[in-house]
Amino acid sequence: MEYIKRVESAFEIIAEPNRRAILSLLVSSQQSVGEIERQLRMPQPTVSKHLRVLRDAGFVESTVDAQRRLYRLKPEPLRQVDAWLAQFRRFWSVHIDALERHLDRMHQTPAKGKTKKKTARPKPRP
Amino acid sequence: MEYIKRVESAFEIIAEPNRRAILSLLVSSQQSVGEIERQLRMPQPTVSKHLRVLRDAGFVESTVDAQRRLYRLKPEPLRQVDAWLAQFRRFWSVHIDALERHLDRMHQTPAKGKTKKKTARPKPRP
DNA sequence: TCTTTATATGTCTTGACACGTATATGCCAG
DNA sequence: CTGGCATATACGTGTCAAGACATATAAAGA
Repeated sequence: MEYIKRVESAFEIIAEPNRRAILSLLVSSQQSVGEIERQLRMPQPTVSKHLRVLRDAGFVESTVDAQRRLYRLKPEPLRQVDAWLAQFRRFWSVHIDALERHLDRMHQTPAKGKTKKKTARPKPRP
Repeated sequence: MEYIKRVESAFEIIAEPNRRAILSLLVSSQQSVGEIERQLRMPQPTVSKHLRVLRDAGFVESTVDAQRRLYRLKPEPLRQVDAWLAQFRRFWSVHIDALERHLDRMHQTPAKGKTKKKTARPKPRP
């Protein structure tokens, strides 16, 4: 019986340490299942199952070479992760430079009275 | 009874869609729990619990403003994710440029009898 | 054919985790 | 000090994925 294959986001895929290890291994060159198995010292069914997940999610593809399958990377899903991460890069440079020391003094979004201001916020800090 | 807090990798943290949404929300400016709750339309305990996870993992920090807590981003864990991702960037540019069109014909491993030939590969035991 | 090698898949168990509901804590105002 | 708002946490429940182990498929070589 085949289970319905849940569509997992790229983030869930790379949450698994063994899968990240496999991806890191494949970045140098394509590898067979046995090569991955030996280098990462994990049982062969484990490797095959993770590769199955990675293939279904588009992280890798395989070609047949006699009895063995050669797996190699595909870029799209990792690019998608990178795209999500991009929104924070601007924040990094700003943060490290100036904000680190005096965060407490900054006031958040003074305009846009969408929230009820009736809680006065006397700011009793000093 | 307090459970032992598992140290989760940054990848496991951002595997959760709601947590990614919270992080995306905080990239513009710091927010209170209630503001997050309203914008993301999720129950307050859910927001608090995810914030707890994010705080324990170093993704956010909070300051107290009267009854409310203001949460803001911290850069380190996301930078760590970005660092892992960096190893694949080189691969992207190479891949998109040349390999995209004729993947099937490629035989990038040189001097290897690939075509159905005796690929016996003695595979010397270590 | 039969055997060996390489890989895939099935089953079962276990444990992590997300969510809802209810409740606790803390801070402010009257 | 009492009531109300903002946030945190405890508890019970269901889902789902990962690992261990066994087995199935397939190609190669004897």
